[in-house]
Amino acid sequence: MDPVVVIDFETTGLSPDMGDRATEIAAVFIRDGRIVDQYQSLMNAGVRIPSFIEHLTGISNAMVREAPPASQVMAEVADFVGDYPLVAHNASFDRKFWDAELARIGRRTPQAFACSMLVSRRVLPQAPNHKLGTLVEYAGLPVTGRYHRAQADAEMAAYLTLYLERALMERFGLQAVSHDLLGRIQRTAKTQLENCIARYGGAAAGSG
DNA sequence: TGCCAGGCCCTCTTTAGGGCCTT
Repeated sequence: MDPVVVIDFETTGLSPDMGDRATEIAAVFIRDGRIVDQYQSLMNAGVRIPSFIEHLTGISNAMVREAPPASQVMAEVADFVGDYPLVAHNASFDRKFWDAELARIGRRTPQAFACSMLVSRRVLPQAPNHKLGTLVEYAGLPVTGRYHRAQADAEMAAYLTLYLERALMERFGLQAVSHDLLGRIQRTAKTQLENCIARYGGAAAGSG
């Protein structure tokens, strides 16, 4: 696969439009089928974390109070990501916070997002469900830490992305799976996966 | 511990409703 960065946010809730903010981010750089670099940091956005979220993630208000400001962390992670395309599990969620937090510091990143959840629905329709933890267990991938912490979730989403890449290569005889092909797969109706690969898989092979 | 959002997807659909997934 062409180099991509897998990101994962922990936040105070589900929607930046409702005032929710990021509390932690991790970014995992994958190249040539393996993780080659990582960035992770808690961040202080100056908002209170609901107790439910504290229990869910293990990220407390005390931890975030001592973290660097969100503006600093987002600038650092944006520099880390650069122009590389992004992957996230349920990317619509992470994209909302990525765009909202970067907008707060006057930055934007135009690169494409691919979604490991939507791709897994196409490639692994037989999985019990398509939650990250379920897919990690289903595929026999390493549990790299506590679920709902950014570093662990980003690493596991990265391993899942590599697993999906290998599954597509073996199933369809592809030489490579580009980020663009992942995007096409996630937008393809589930009955049209073969047609999508036939149309775009060849162009992807050897391009990444 | 979730009542909050929103994009995507499926079907008992398309003039709609509801489940999945993320925190």
